[in-house]
Amino acid sequence: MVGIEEVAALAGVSTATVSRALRGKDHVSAKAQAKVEDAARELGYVASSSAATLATGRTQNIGVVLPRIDSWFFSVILEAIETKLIDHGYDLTLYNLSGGEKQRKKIFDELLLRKRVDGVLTVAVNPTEAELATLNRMHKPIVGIGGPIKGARSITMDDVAAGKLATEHLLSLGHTRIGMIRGLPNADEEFGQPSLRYYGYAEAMKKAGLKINENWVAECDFTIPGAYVVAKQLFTDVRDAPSAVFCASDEMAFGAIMAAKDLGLEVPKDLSVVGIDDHNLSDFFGLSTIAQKPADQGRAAVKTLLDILALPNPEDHDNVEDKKEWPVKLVVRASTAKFAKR
Amino acid sequence: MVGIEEVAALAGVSTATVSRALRGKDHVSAKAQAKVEDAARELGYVASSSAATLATGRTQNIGVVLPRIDSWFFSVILEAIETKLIDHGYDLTLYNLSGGEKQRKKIFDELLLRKRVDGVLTVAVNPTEAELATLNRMHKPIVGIGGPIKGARSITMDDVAAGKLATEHLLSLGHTRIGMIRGLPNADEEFGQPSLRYYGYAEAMKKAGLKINENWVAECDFTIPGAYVVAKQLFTDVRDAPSAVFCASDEMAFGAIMAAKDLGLEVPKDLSVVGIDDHNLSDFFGLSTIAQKPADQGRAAVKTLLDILALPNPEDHDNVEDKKEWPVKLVVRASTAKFAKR
DNA sequence: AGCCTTGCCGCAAACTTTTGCAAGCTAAGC
DNA sequence: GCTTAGCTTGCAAAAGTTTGCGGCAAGGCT
Repeated sequence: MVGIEEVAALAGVSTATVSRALRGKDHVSAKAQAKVEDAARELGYVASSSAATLATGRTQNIGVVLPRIDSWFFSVILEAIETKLIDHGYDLTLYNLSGGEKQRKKIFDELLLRKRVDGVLTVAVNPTEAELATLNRMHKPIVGIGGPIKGARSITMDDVAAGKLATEHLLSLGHTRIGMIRGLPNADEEFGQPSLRYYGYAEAMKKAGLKINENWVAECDFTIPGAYVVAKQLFTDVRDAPSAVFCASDEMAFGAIMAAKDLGLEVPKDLSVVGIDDHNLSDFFGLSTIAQKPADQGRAAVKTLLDILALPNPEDHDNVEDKKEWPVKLVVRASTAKFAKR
Repeated sequence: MVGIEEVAALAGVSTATVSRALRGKDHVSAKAQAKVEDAARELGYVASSSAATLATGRTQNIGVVLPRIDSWFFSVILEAIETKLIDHGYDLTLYNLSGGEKQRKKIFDELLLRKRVDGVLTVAVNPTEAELATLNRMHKPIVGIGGPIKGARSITMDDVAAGKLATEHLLSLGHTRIGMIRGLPNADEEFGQPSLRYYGYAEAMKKAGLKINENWVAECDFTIPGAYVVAKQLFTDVRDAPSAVFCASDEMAFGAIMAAKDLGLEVPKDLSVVGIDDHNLSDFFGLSTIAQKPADQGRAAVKTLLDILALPNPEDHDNVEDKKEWPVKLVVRASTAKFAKR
């Protein structure tokens, strides 16, 4: 393995100069600079990151913790984070919690503490008290997305506002018989409170002076098949079916649309459907939805974290400005239409 | 930051003993072992991985290179790899090529060379000559999944066999008017040769003495919307439409099924559809398909890589046994049925 | 009682880079 | 020509762990 000494020897300078030249931080004469660069290129030298870490205390590496990656939201966010990090010369080490309790424990108790990361990004994870304690024991900056982390700054979509906005869209189209397909309320998932979007729905309904018909509210997991099943149930009794349904996620909405089709209902003529996410298939399904732009969220979180890391002394960290509340935006497509009596 | 010296002082032993005790490798008396463990726990000590790396030359970290994560196949494989690696105390650093040429170059030219990984796993990446050269310059073991890497061992599904098996399933049901929705042949993607599955189809057709009707072969990207569009085209002319279609991926098959439904065709009565993947939604769609079990592939690749890493001297590496050809298996669900004249 | 073996432990070197400090050099100003 | 300022450079310490080697103690054997 070629080390810095070989480069120094070939370039005819000291290792100190090589280090300085290659990182472009300090003043090095143009001549020395060129000699070093040539030598490094010739030998194919790249500094060992572990030695550099030992000397500087910086790893140039960020840990990303998320509950799952096998799902649209997480994979999109992860991709955006990775790209932005690489842009800034950082590596990303992945800590995925989907492997069960044992894996989760190992990640928090061992892996994160190995002093291998400069900072941590958490996506929709709800740490326990003990986990929070180890996170803080790292003395590294933490930025959360989607699940508020106590003691760390975080970026979160306003789920209540999103639910309200979606419902108001349906109301504005003249619908009054509005149902909802929501997440399982007791599954107090990683995912934050799955009830928030329901609260938004309830709020909008109340504000419009409408009562919620409990028969029109169904619960299921955040998947297409899950929503398909409950949606079929919801729409079956034609005499007493909602004319519009708000789904807590786009994938649920896809399930609902497919269920409606299979029952012979036309969307949006017989049924309006709105979701939350702006999934990459939403365009295909013509789904009206509330966009939450996870890629932008990921990039914003990275920016915040990197800004913090650029500040040497911790007192300044609080001065880094960040976007706490993520804006929500209605995207209207073809799955919602004015209410028409049938 | 608490270091090994504090632990040694508290336990009343030398740092050497602390190191040995904590890693359980060498003989340490039970008493010393206990004292060290207590001290370490009390101080919350975890060894700095960069210092350990510097001393041992091992990083306990694996690099994973893949073209994208925002897609079923890759996210499933990545999750499986991560879980298995964590199980063995390894970290995973992610190198995702989806960020464009610049990002790709940076990954190969800089990031991978920083001596930060003990080995590399590539998933469906087709490195250029230059990239191959840098990969080899690392002098680290490489295991490939899905895209054969020159000079490294790899695990690949037999795409030709899969295409053949799928087609033969349709043939065995009495279909003769069999079409195919395949990937774009000129997109010589990361993804390996998208034509292999077509070759399997062609082979099976030929063996059955059937001619391929070029009107029944359509090309599109590997997505639901892409397949939906071409499928509609395919099925539109009822007088001359295939009675069965083989899709190069499950997502394409979903698109085809939805297109058929929208045209008023019933699957499988009017049209049989078979895919490749065994996507997690295939059950929901009732799709007959060829399972390729990416999670198992990922785990197998990790096992091979870890086996190699367990062998100190490189000459033995060739003795590590691995599974080169991945078995393919037909999963029959409700989207295929015996051919019936209409 | 002395010697040898065995098991445990500590010393100190090694891994590779960064960086504070001081010294050397050049050029400018008087 | 000499001083001084300013840039460039090298020396050597420092970062935190692992590990080969040698020492030491205890116990068994003759």
